[in-house]
Amino acid sequence: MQIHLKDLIVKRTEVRTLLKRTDFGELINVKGWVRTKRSSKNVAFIALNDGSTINNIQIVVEINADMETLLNHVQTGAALSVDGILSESMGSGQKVEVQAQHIQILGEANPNEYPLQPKKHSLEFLREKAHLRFRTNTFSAIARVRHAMIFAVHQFFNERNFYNIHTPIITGSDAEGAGEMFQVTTLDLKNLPKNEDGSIDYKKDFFGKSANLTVSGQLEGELAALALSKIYTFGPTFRAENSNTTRHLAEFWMIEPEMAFYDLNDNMDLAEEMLKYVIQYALDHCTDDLQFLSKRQQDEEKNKKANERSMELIEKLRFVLDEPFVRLTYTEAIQILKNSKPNKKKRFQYLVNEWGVDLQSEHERYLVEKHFKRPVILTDYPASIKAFYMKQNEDGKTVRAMDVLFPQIGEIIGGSQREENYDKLYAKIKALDIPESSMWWYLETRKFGSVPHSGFGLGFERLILFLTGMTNIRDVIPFPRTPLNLEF
RNA sequence: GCCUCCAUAGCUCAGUUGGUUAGAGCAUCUGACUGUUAAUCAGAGGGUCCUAGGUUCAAGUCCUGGUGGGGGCGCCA
Repeated sequence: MQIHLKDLIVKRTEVRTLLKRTDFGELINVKGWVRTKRSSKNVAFIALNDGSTINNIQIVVEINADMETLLNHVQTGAALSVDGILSESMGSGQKVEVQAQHIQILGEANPNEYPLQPKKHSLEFLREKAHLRFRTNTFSAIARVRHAMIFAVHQFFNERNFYNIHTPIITGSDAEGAGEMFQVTTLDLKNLPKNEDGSIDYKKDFFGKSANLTVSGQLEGELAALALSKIYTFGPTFRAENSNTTRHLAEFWMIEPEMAFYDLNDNMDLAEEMLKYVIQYALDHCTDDLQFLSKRQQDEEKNKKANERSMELIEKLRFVLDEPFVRLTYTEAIQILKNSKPNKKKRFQYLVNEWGVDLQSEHERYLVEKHFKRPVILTDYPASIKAFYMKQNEDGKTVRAMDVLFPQIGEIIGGSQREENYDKLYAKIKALDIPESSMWWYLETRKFGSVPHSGFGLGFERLILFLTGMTNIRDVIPFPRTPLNLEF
């Protein structure tokens, strides 16, 4: 009988798979990074993690002379390949472990230089070590939850016959109306071609006109919806606003469904159904990670007063699933705010005293966290504080807008029924001095076969904030882009 | 963009009205320990007190500028 070398090499099994196995006595191979090592005279324990799950597999090493030298190089953060026997654990912390027979060090991690130690690190510290923070429990848990949510979003829409559309990242339209844009150019900034009047000659630029990164795929999304009925986009979005908050990024991911034949109520139904669907998906598929994140949050808040602490994470997610979102108009919200205690006692920084003012985040938080104590959808805002494309109501004052407000993070969704009437839309564009030349194609959809339609934008990172209990949006995207921050 | 707070050991932080040689926990290293769970116990090493000026007999501590970071507000998703 011939024995080939390849028959002796056992294929790698991921930790999440190993932890579920019960065929003890089998030869296995596992690869991963060392989280901690504990050693006594005759035996050492290595907690190994490969990112496939938040849980580690325990490697048990019987110490002999060879192993002792090798164990000196098994430092926190080192990468190992371990061959051994899958065993039922004698210890109390886990059911499955690996009795090591052979350990290969794939990559060392010098403890004098490796910044991650088996202890708590601050989120601020880890933000400055963004290249290594995936290796922590918190950030690997967030990455897995984030993946699950990407998948759940696509599944939700796919199950409902929505088509995913890739809208452009580079746009020639400078009138998307959602904020400051990043310019895209191949012109030599040290030697710009000029027109006779001194302005920049964009005819010499790559596209022959000025170009920007998209601030929204909505306008293009509408074009697709007015043929395919139900579409959604899920892509990167860029805002050059100088925003310095825990809930703004210069580069973020946005989900934008757009539906023909949907009015504002259909739109709200879809938004609520979608949020509940993905939250349920997280509860069903991310149990271990959510439990870890819940503990992390409670630990973080243990020094807070009891009444300032957040609701337990999983309880909070269930609560959102169980309760219908409150729906009310802007006008009704103003009434509630006018008569609210903090308004009467002048505790609001911005007092609410007249119809037409934009709501501040303190007002939104009061409605969600104090008054209704659950997610709120506000509708029918004054036209003057909303975008040009929103459907105008008969009252001549308000538009069919909706904002979905969540506790702590505020606006998670902004959307509206769109103005499908050509004359009304045209008049609005003229009134706001939006150049018709950049909007002609958008306007044409209202000329030919125009129908009522609606859509919204969901800030993906804000959703992840809510699901993970994290408080800074820079911690729920692997490589955050914010003003003066572009290190990784 | 506006307003605020912070910067002391690898990490998290303490450091009194300005006053002798700047401390603790964890991490690291050495030793002990027959199965540990961020192991435990004993010991050791480790500091440009962010930076540049200034005030003072004397500055980690007070003042000014700079740099880096946190939080709040605005813009929004």
